Amino acid sequence: MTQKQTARTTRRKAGSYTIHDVAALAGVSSITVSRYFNCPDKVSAALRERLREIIDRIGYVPSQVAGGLASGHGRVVCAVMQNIASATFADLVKGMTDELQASGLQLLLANAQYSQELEEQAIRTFVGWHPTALILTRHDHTPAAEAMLRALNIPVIEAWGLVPGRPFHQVGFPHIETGAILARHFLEQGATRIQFVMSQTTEDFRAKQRAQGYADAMTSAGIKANVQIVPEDDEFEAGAVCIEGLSHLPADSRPQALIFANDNIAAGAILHAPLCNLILPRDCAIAGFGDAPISARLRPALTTLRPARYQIGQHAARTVLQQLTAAQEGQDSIVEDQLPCDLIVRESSRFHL
Amino acid sequence: MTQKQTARTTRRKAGSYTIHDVAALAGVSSITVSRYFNCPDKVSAALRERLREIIDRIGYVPSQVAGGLASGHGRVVCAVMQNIASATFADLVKGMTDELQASGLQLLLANAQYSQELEEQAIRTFVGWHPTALILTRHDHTPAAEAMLRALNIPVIEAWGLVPGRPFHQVGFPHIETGAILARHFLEQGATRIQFVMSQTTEDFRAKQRAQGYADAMTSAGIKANVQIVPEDDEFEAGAVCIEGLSHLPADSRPQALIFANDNIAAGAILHAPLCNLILPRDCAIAGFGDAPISARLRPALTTLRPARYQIGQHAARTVLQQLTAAQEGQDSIVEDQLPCDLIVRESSRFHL
DNA sequence: TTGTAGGCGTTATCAG
DNA sequence: CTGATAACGCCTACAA
Repeated sequence: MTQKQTARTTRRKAGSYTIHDVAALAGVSSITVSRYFNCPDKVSAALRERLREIIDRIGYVPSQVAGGLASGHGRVVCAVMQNIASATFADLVKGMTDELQASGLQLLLANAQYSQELEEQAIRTFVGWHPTALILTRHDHTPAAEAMLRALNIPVIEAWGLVPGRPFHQVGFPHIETGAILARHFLEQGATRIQFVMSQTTEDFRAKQRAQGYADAMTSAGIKANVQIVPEDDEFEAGAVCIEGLSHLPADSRPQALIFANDNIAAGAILHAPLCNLILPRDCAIAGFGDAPISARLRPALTTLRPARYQIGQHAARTVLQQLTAAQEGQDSIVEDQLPCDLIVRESSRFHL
Repeated sequence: MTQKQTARTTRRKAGSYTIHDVAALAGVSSITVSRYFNCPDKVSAALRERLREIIDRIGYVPSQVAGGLASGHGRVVCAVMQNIASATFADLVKGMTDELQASGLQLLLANAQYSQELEEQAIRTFVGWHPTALILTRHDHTPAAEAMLRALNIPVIEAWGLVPGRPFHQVGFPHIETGAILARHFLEQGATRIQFVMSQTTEDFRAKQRAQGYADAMTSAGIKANVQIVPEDDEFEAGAVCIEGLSHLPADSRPQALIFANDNIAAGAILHAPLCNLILPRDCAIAGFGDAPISARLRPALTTLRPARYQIGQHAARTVLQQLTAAQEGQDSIVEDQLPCDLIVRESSRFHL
């Protein structure tokens, strides 16, 4: 023991090496070992080699916890997702971790299930971790959350949506616009009876934004918007119920085109259509949102919007890294980065007059 | 400032309160504030109320970093996933976070993409966080990883798979058995020409285990196993290609049943079958694995196995918590918790002689 | 290039 | 029930 031994038992955990152990083994001071990790070029090559050997041999790993405390900035990036289990957020998370991996930052995740209150709670928890940056996936926070964000004084990124005029960096695309894109896709083909369909349990508030965008586009075209909410829990079932109901209507009052809140509901409709003697898109044209893997395989193949999920996650993380270096240089510009959400036109939306 | 001020500038971060600030405001010592958080029942009710008011007012949040350092155990549970972006692992993660949330433990995630080397690297990174527990999703680690796990001396849970005789806790189900279940499902219906189909790019080593289970069951029945590997990147496409090739074979040499490595490949086959004039399951019975949301909606609806994804994540996290209390009481029993992976029989596997 | 002193914010230990 | 003191393992600031 190199340390001054007090009368009481030391709290040192057995079996775990510290920077001091490495230093002692190498016959140098501990700060030199610290430099070996943080700025290797300030350590002589010979010593570097010796340290490397020792560290490898005993399997020393620096404590992120101690380092974070001492330096004042833990090497963590915290992200609050809205639905961890969904494919959308899974892709986002993968983009983030892939990008963060190289920089030695760890991603801390929380799940808010589309709830503002849960988001606030998650942010509060994260504050205790002194994160390097925060990634959120909505832009409407509780006042308390908003206050915390300002007080934190770290880069905050709002990913997925894109709303102008926010005080934080935005990476994503405008969801309200996506509803309009689909509406116009059908309007331009000459359709007039275009309906927007969502399931009752769609927690995703983004679906409502798309409905709004759809409604705006319809109104602009001088046509009354028509949003249907199907009272079903299961999304596929909701699509099936919707198409079933539609099959009972006379052809001339039936919607010519349906815009579904997402691809799952649309898939439910497409898969169920043959069972109620509807031929799609002849009897009704269809579009979805999200470009699920199955969408291109359905018959008819589903027209949909393809958000750059992975890229948004990746870009959000990259923005975090950029902000960190920019902050050192005193820069602080708010950026809105729009990433693509492309219209993928397939057979299902080939509208027939 | 209550602290002895040295000549040099203090490193204290502006804008962030510490436990000492709270203590000063309340006119008590900081350890009392610490106790307010960690063992409230050791603080008088009156004081508790006063502290609560102050903490709420200034918005103090204890530093997890400092606490972790002082107590020797950070309040983090680390988990290494094999494919963060997949629905399977997304569900596992959700189960874990939901369960961990109440206990104040944070989940730290890493992605290993089915690679042993990446897993080792992730574990190494996690060691620096002094995790409370580690959750892994495979049981075959590199020797170096295995050594770290032993040295760590914390609860290690291996989730998803279930292999007897491991030195760590297991939560999941035996994957090799699932292949056998499907094989027997067809054997019992009198089929003899049963093929197992996987796509070339199936990184998931678990698919190979299922193939093995299938092969064993076939051999036991005195029938030669037949594993086909379709050289396609896209899983849906692989299924389509498989069924297409099959449609060119004469009916009496064609497999009577196909077991697909997962539901995606099976869905590709089912969706493509009508395009090559095959009627399923008449011309070929089909089964998958994973019970994707779409599987029940396909026509014919897909027979598959339903692993308790969310529950496995939840149970793994719960086991962590149990281990933590058990460790205090000196217990240390290795448990193998089998969670269900049920055979869901639907139309697609109704075998016709 | 290397070292010394001290503090980061919290908790364990021992004492009242 | 409350408090004083000394760590926890590392890093910043300053010095050589």
